[in-house]
Amino acid sequence: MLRMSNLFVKTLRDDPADAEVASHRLLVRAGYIRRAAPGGFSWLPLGWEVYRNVENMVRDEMNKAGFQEVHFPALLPREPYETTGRWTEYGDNLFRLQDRKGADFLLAPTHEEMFTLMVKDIAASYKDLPVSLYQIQTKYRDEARPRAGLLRTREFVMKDSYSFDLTDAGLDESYAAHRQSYIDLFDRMGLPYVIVSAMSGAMGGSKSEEFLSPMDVGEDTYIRCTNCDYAANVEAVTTPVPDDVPLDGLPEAIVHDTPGTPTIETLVDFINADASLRLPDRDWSAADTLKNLVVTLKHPDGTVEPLAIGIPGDRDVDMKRLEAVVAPAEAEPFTEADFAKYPSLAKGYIGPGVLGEQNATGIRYLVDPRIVTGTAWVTGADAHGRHVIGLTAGRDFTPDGVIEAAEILPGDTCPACGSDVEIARGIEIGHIFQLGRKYAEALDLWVQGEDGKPATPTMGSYGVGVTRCLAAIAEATSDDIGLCWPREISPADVHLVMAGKEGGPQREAAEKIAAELEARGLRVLFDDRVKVSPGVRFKDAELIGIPTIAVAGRGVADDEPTMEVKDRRTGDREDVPLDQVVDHLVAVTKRV
RNA sequence: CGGGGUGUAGCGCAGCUUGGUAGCGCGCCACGUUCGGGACGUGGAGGCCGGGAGUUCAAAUCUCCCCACCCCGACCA
Repeated sequence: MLRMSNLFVKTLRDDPADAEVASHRLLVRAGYIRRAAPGGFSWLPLGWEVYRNVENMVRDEMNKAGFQEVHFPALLPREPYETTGRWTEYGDNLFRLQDRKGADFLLAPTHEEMFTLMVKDIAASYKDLPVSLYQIQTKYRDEARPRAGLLRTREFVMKDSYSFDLTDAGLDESYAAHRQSYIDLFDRMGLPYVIVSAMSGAMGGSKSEEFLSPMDVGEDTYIRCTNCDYAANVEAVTTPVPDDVPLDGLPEAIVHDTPGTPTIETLVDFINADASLRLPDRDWSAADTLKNLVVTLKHPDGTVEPLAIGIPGDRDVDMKRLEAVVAPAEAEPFTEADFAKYPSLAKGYIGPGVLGEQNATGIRYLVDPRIVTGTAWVTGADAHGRHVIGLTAGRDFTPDGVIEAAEILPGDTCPACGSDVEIARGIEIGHIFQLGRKYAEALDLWVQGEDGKPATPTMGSYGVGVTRCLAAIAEATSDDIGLCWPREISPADVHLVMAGKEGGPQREAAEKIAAELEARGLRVLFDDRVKVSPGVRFKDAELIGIPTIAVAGRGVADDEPTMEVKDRRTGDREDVPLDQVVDHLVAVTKRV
């Protein structure tokens, strides 16, 4: 039994000045955690209790799914990460350090290499596979900017699993098993979430999904449909392709002087102001223009390559989407020096006329999927102060291909059902993806196959942020006055408040009930303090957020003694006869 | 890494413009009163004013440098 009279906790009346988001504010105020380092937190007794409950829930669901728990050091030697290239590729986010002899070590940000090596060490035959292993381990990442309390830290606990299969079909099964176990887990946590398609990016996998818990303080932007259940990470959204427009009868493209119109805005204003250019039924808009811009792609092998992108002028290029598409290459905007190498590029007036592998610059030219055959555009005429109106795709120019790089805007068309999409924020609580054979090949993992020949396993990787989930749960369930834990995660089943003055019958009744509850297997937090006023005890109970609050107060002194039982979430309270209150509480708090 | 803000008692803050004995609320200690919604009285303890250098008779206050934290952006399995 936890007694408030000696529990190592101090609740705060005021919000800590350095906490912004609700979970951070309340976890500190209620005495669960304290900041100990930039991006690092210490856990007080209540916090550690809650942490263990979350961790055990994760463990339980993994075990249920048949995955086996192992454990690795967090402090690892450089070599395996050197072999896979991640010692350098991981960049500034990797904590690197040296031992007394000057040998390089790292604090692991994730453990693909070690799992792969463990399987290499143990598994020799196809009979040893498939297998799914996981660990719950502290991870380290030298985040540029830790923020939002436990939501983004430099030291955090992650459950990471890895599956090893010999066939792609087997990987699909392992992936599906993990996906289902995550669904079970997050349902059990009571955490709202969406599953969005994600890009596996440079990891080279074929399939990837993120579990996002929708909340305003989340850092991930995703797209969801206002009508159907489509949801996708912004990088993974596909643009519906319109039908081609017949070319017959479309007006000729006309080159027009448009002095002083280097931007889309100035261009639209200019052509709207010229009566001879007016459209018969409406004003020109930015969506009628075709904006062309050039970037430099930097490939991992050090080579660079220019790439031209054409998108409707009412949109910007979304660098995240672009980089997801061109990964593992990185994209950077064209510099003045780059422009100098291509004199035919008229900055601000670049048009399809000089772009493409068949044209003057020879720069590969990819366009937005909306730019289909028969669509006509106002676009640069490749000379300063000149644009061309009615330049028609498939007739006047032919791009080298399409690219998904334009930003997504609210109201865009859902690729699944055709309704409008909206943009939402969420926090990533889980990520599953198919890794393939990258790590197995790099670290020379193979087993003897059924046919006697060596076979390279294919891997899946599956992560859950344990400490982040705790924060997300606090975020999602708390209210203005405090935390409000789901029953299974709560540090106790019942918060028993002793009211009434010391020396009254309340002390005896509360002690008795507390002992009986404990005997019935309930976890009790008993506020037996006499030094603080009842108001403080009630406020603390609400702040600490145990889902059921029982009060031994004035009702205890009645002819037919009662205790009050209150639901923290709804605020509903009822008076229960003292001799029934234990049964009542056992019933209310029964785990479902 | 860029922009903005903030560093003063355990926590939340004032004082800084205009240099001159470091303050308030909460919390903490002691005693008494109170006891169902963050009670009250009386008396206490607690500070290298983020760090360093400078200006000055004198610096929390003015100048310069550094550090830390928060927010926005960049970055981010």
